[in-house]
Amino acid sequence: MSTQARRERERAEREQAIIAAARDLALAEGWDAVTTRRLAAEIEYSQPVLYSHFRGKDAIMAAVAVEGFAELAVALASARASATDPRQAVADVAAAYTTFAEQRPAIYDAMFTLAVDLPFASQDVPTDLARGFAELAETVRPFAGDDDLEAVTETFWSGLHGLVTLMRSGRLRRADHDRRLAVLVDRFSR
Amino acid sequence: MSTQARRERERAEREQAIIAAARDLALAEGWDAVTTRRLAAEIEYSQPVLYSHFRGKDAIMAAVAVEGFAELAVALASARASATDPRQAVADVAAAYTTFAEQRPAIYDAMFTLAVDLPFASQDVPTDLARGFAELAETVRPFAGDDDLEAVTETFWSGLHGLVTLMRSGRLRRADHDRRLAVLVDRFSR
DNA sequence: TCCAATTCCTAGCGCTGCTAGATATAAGAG
DNA sequence: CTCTTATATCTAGCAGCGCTAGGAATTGGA
Repeated sequence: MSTQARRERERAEREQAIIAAARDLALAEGWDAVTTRRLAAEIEYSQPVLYSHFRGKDAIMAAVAVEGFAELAVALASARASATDPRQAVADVAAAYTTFAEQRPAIYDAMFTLAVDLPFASQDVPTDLARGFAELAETVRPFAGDDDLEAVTETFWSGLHGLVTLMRSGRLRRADHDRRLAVLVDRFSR
Repeated sequence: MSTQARRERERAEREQAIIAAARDLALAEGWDAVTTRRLAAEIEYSQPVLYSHFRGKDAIMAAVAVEGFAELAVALASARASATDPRQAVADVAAAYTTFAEQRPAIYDAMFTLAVDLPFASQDVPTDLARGFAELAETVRPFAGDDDLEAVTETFWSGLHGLVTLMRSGRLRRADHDRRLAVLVDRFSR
């Protein structure tokens, strides 16, 4: 059945359109502006169609987050690959991480602050998330010393995450960001 | 006018009752469960009364956060005061911070992740928040070295905040918390 | 005792995520 | 080619949200 294949393809395209619309709208106006009605209007279908693709708004946000995990992994890998020495790699990866979060605040939120349960239940999230985590681990490995690598990586990650979130919620002055990042990098690369 | 004094007192008591109800409800069921209708029912007044005390739900959350800032400052000061040596002080203060956040997740959220603008516009927030920040600064001061103390403090704070938020959103296993905390403490106390 | 001012509540607006039931469209059988 | 069946989609609506206008009730002072 060729028609069935076509319909499945169209369905997949529509699903991608939903994710793209949610992503764009969230980046432009924040997640509060992403309502099911606006999404439906954007893809030129009625509201209930969304629910034939996703279980609810949270699942749509999770799908956007999944894309984000893949993007972040690429950004970190690129930063690490182009660094000249291990110490510089830590600095570059840290900078790449915070830059990613700064440039796509809504996506970063979907990945790490909102949508608690759903993304981790999906199949492909662990893969891409693990890829990004592995990049961080390889970056700090030369400086882990006697400490457990996983614990060091998670702590380094937490430092980056804290810097990003506190800055964007207005608790930390954006002007001093580089100085703080330098402190964190220094503490994890010696 | 004695009656006027009484009414003002009753008004203040009712305002405190609103904050307490919001705090209790948020701690018990999360901020999503704190609706203006439930709050009104809790204090046994109608909804619009809330708006004669606070500009809106955000302002009520901000009021809960303000109390939290004072509590956190006390907890950190207590931990620092009872520590035997500077290195132990870092460990104790860090543990006190994460314990505070773990035990009062909803309040911690109101303080540091939600209610972005309002609390910092108020008068008494900077005081209590600064007090907590000062405790952190004094704790890490012996280990700041040549680095700017404020930058080190903010970075240490970010590490704690990251550990707390990533753990509670399920991104970090709770079982490994102590190990991560030890890594963070080690990196900021040598 | 009456009036004025304050306090408070009822009712409702526009919005949200989500869904049941009806309708239009397409596919397969005779 | 027509009719029936199945699928895809929409219209309309529910319950809940934060918030507010306008009227009712209570209170204090003359």
